[in-house]
Amino acid sequence: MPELPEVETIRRGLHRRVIGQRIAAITLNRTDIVAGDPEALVASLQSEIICDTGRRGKVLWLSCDSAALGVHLGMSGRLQLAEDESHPEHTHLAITLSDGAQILYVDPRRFGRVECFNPQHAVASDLLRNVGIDALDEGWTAPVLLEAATRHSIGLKQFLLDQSHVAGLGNIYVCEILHRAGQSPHTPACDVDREQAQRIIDTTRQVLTEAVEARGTTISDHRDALGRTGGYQEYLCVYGREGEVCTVEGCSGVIQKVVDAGRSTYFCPLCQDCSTRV
DNA sequence: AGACGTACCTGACCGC
DNA sequence: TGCGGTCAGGTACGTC
Repeated sequence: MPELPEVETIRRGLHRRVIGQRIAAITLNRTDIVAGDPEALVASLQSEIICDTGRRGKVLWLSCDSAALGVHLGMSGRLQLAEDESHPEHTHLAITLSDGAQILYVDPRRFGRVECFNPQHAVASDLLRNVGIDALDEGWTAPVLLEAATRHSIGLKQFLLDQSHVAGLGNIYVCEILHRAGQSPHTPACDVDREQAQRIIDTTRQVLTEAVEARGTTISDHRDALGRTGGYQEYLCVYGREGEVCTVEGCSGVIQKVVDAGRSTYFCPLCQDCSTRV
């Protein structure tokens, strides 16, 4: 589920509420969602004061002085604030704060992971080790994209989904970005030129910024830290719109859905077909 | 090294 | 109503 805008929305919601709070108790209901040593996670975070929150790509973390709690939400994970003792089904981790509120990690499909890491060596953590530059980082430039793309013959969509190249994009936003950029998802990454690379980067920033402002996309179960749904699903132009007419001004194409590497790809065969572009 | 297929889980939804 | 099949927003791992 959660891609960069959803994770950023959750981070912002938590930030206001948890900074300065001491971790009073940690309840770990399942140990198989922990990357690393579950007992060490509990021991390291106990009594620490949360001093900051952070995010790179789809990984978010709560920083304390000597330890940080990293979270990857997988497909179905969410972090939510609870003011009482009632926990939803599939609550795997509950962090009680000094004011009595709780941060719950809930994840039915259990594709997500939590990890305790040393804030000084965050890049060496399991969750962040293979995560590249954040898609909203100013340092992600056309030369950076081209340098990585030149070694890959896979399609542009698959390339952008690889978190080691650029972090934060998932299936929904990659489809939307390539549609708005007028790029075919199947163009070999190594064939992208400088101008196309720049357009992809500019469009990525636009789409992600708009999606963050809308508090993310709720297809079925994304919620922010306060349990609110996102609003960006109203603005999706291709994702989930198979058979509809393309929304691009003057384009009469019909949105198609194909499966690439096991993932649904939605695109307009007219305005995203490189062969028809000059 | 890069590309590809598969596995990991549960819940929602569809057709019979 | 109930059952089986299919699909889902992500990533890691093994194999070629």
